[in-house]
Amino acid sequence: MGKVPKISEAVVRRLPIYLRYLTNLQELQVKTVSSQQMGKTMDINPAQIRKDLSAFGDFGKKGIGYDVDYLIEKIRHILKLDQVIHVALVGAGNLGQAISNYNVYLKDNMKIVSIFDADPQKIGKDLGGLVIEPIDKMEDIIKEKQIRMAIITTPSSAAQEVANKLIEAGIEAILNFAPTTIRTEKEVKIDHNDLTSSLQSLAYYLN
Amino acid sequence: MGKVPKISEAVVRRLPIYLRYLTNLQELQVKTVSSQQMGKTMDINPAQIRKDLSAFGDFGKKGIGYDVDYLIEKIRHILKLDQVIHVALVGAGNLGQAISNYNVYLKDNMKIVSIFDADPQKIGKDLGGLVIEPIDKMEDIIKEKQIRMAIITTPSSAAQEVANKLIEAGIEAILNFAPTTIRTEKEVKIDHNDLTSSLQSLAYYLN
DNA sequence: TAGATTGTTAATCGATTAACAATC
DNA sequence: TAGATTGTTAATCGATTAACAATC
Repeated sequence: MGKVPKISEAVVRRLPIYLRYLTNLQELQVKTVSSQQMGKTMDINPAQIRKDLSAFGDFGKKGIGYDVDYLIEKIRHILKLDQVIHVALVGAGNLGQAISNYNVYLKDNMKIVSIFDADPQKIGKDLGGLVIEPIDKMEDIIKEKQIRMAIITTPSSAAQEVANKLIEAGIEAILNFAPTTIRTEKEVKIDHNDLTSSLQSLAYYLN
Repeated sequence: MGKVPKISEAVVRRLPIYLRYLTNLQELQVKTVSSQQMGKTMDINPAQIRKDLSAFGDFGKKGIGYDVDYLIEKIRHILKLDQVIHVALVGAGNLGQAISNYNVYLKDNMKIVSIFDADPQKIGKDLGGLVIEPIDKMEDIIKEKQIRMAIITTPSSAAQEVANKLIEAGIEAILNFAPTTIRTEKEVKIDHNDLTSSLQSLAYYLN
């Protein structure tokens, strides 16, 4: 059914995994794949894959499986990767510098188009082909370049204020690497990705 | 009850968030905190916080709340952060270099003690005070330095093989940044942290 | 056709939240 | 004591999985 019911975050987190795997298959000239095969490689229950996908439409063929090219196209559309998405990077420290190099991997029309930092020493310097801009100019540049997503790699102390400014400027989604919880009243999606927390959680499983 | 029932991953992911917040309070000389206050700052339901903590023991005082110092000590113990944990970093590319600088933040006795790379050009070079070692020496060094956790920042193509070697050498938990699913038959905890997937998931929430 | 595989329902499993007795 | 807050039970909500009719 072409209906779109409420989609859980868990489903949305799996879609990029499916997409990546399907793209691998595409490169190998594979034309068709079953949920069984997909599940085996990705370590995901085949029933779950079918259920996830069926929430967006009837993409498969009974007795056959899924057409790789077609499914890629559909998932890309669902994830809005069939449109150009401009991304801002805030914080040109070690992690920010590393991430600025990810532009190469962010095909799919997603692209870091601006980098901001508060440090006067860094402003004006080049990073991955982009000039580091001051935070003051953030709002103007975001509007001018129609930037819709942002990655925060500032220190914790600056993260909330930077987020406030980003949201004020109209940013719709934020990926936060600073080890602090960012809150907002607005309808903005915020994803926290904190290395220290990840490592600490992992430590629980030692022994 | 001092009993430890089965703990879900969701709980384990929240513990470092609690720990970080409590450490902030400690620095502010705050002695006591209620689940209500905690929940407000961290955007987590107070009942959930109480339930999470009560799975490990009776840490609070009715009518009072939680003693900050005591709760920090308890959570650190639960997460095994009260013991020294040696970490290996595999892949000295952009991301690996950025992460090697995180040693500063990884107080709590967690420490990157070795860095490995396959590129002969990089081997022998210094990174954050550590000499980059060849993958060949990985197994020996892991055993020698009693390394128990690893961070993979290699290209996707190398990730599974690196993981196999790490597991072979006795690594107990892996944080994988390579954009590929790592699988194993062994009892090893693997956490996937893929920037591209995170950004793609976020794109779903645009508009 | 016979075999394979989807889409979907129903069952199960697990996680979150509300509510409140216990008690500091 | 009166007010506050925990620990925990029960209710709710949501996500995963098994099973199978439909059908390619």
